[in-house]
Amino acid sequence: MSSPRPRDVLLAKAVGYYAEHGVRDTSLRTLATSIGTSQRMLHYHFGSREDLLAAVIEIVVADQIAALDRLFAEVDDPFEAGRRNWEAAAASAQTFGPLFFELASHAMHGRPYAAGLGEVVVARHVAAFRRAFATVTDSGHAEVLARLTLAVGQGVLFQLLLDGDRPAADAAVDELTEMVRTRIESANVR
Amino acid sequence: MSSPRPRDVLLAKAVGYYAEHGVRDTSLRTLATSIGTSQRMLHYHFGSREDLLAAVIEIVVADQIAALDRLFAEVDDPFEAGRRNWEAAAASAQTFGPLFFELASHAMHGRPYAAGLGEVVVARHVAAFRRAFATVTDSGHAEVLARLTLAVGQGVLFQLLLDGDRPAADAAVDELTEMVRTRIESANVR
DNA sequence: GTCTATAACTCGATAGAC
DNA sequence: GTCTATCGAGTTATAGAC
Repeated sequence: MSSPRPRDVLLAKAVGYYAEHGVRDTSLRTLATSIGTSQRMLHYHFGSREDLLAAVIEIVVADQIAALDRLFAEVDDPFEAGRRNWEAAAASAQTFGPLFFELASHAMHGRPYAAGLGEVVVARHVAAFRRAFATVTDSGHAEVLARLTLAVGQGVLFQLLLDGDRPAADAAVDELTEMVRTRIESANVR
Repeated sequence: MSSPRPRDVLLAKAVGYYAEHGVRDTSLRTLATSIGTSQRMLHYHFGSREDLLAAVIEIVVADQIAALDRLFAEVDDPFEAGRRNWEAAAASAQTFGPLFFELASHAMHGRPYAAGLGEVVVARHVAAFRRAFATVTDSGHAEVLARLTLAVGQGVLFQLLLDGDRPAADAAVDELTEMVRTRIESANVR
């Protein structure tokens, strides 16, 4: 049992607070007192506010990569992977969803510290799902299906966070899964 | 030719500036000088900063509703509607996309002034596409297909804004369209 | 590593003349 | 409607003792 470095403890707490209250409207003062430290310690451990944000994104990216690796270490079937991927996203939607889209909007505006998030959310996820789909269809088709599967997950998550209709979200994901399944089956029969 | 009210001119310019630079890191000072007015005028015409943001969202919502009404006044076919909807989204992606997701994240955090955006982006769009799909399939299925079609549009837009790969985005949208088409055809034959 | 104190600055909002 | 000037609160960041 190695005791975790204080920096990492603070970082985890900061992610939790940002997830609940948003990044924009959280000052270092508010964050510090809310997670039981001082503004001075945030500067000491992370540097500037933007450096802290970079650290937050870095750990979010690392978590996403770890989850992705874990998923495909256990699962080969792209449909099962898609199902688990969506389940995990929906389960953490309430807590992490808004932060996810908020940080993504930083990446869209070209903030350098957020570039890694854009990369893992699209390229890295697409690559992983492409490999899985390549076991059941040709590689060009696998690329498209990978993108589509992830787009549905992200789009449905987006809707879920705006209207809270979980059954409708599940139904949309299931509908896509079934359509892709029959499409691949009919292609294999052909 | 009625000369437009100065308030509306300022509002349009504000939307443009926010779209390019983001809402978060734009102060009233910066916004005012950038669009050729003074901080005083922003307060005079809109009230507080949050009131201005509410006005921005209000006009974005109005534009979305107008575009939706225009679309379904011209088109009944859900596939053609989906195609045009995606084309319009992709065309304005570079300019309006980041603002769209940024304002949506405000709605996700429960900001009251942003509630209307969440409603129009999900419920209102789903309702319009549901009606279109109801002309080619049963109403329960139409609801699911409407949500799925919109989710793909939003998810693919999300990816496009993060990696800029327009051909890949188009391919994913086309793939879904074709899958839905064959699904409905096979159901009608059955 | 942690604390208190404060510097230096920017923010939203307002005052009041014109 | 538009201007300049400014208030008071809040912000990031730093200083320096312990």
